[in-house]
Amino acid sequence: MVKKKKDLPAEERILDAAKKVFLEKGMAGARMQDIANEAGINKALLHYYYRDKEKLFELVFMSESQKFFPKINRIFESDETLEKKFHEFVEEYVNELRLNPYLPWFVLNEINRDPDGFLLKIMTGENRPRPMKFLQQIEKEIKLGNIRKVDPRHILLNLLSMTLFPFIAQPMVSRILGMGNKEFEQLMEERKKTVPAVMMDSIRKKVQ
Amino acid sequence: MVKKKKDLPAEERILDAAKKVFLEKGMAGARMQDIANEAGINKALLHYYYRDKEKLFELVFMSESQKFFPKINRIFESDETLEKKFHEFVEEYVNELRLNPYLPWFVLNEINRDPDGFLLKIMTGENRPRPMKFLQQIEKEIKLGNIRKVDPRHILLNLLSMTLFPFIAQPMVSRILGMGNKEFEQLMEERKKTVPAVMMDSIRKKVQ
DNA sequence: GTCTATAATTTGATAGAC
DNA sequence: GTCTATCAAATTATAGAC
Repeated sequence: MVKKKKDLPAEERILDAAKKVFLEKGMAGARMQDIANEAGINKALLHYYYRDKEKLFELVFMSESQKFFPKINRIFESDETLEKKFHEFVEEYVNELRLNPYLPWFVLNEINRDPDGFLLKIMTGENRPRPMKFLQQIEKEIKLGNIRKVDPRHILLNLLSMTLFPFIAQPMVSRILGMGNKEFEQLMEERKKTVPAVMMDSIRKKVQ
Repeated sequence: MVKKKKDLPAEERILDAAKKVFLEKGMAGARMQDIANEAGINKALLHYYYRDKEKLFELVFMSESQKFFPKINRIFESDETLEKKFHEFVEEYVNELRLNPYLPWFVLNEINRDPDGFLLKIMTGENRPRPMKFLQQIEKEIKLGNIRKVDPRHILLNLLSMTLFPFIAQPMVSRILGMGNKEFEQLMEERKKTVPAVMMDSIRKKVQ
């Protein structure tokens, strides 16, 4: 018999609820009452376990940003070819973000709110994004004459942009293109192929 | 003698201040006191001129989203070639967002907060995004055999992504790549060339 | 540990003098 | 029109019973 959500201890239920509410509404928009309702307990217990809103938020933010960033490093610091890395990157992020579509919005949102607070913590931790090896790999391929001469930073930006932006802009995109949830998911599934293809076309040497 | 900010009537100073504060912090994070301070007056005047926070916010949001969206339509509904449209799009948005870097974050943020409120208003107004002509133009070029066969929606997504995302993610991007403001602006300037180039490479027929 | 009730704080909004 | 002082409402946080 698998445990139901209701059977989890309150401490965990609260954390799960906090994740959900903070991810959707951000620090400023979230209400302690919403979290209590979502967890099926009352506000007092929130403070009993996690002292105050700030502490609870910090816990959620740190845990979620760790989900968001280390993925980048594992892929970018491997010894695979660029093409393989493009595919892995899009594949993994689309899969993660299908389950957790608010994640990039949440992370960017709070970094924007307080660039020198959490961002600094993340950037000094073990799990900070380390794109250097990836950028150097591109430069090496250029020197070897295997790919076109382009600023590696634009390559990185393009990959991040095309993968993450659609999720950040989902409500707008869906409305503009007149899509439902199913269609949006289908479109994101397709991006596992189209994005790496665009990336490769942008670095592959042109036929003379 | 050019008018200084301080010389503007209070009503306008308030609106300017509200734009600044709402754009940076969003509806939930903004404080009426912040706006009053920014405008150099007291809270009571805010209510005297604009009744309440909601009304003031709606005014700012409508005015800012009109800056954000109509640009798309003017470019996408013209009779230019796809290549010209790519260039114009990136050129105009990079120029606008250099002056107003919080704009896309602000718009997407509030649409995310309340997808059926403001979003609905925008989507039914004269200035709603109308990508249809652009999508049809792509389909026509495909039929004519001028470009590769690709889903037009991915083309549109790629263009929006690569142009807007770097601004949304600026604090993170700058930190990751170790850039200051000047370097970031320089990089965005370069995107006026690199992004259209990537777009063209992604649709141009491959040489056999 | 968990609850109800309540205090404390923050923030939006108004009253009234000038 | 603009200000100070104040109120009202929303929200976070705590006290104390069980």
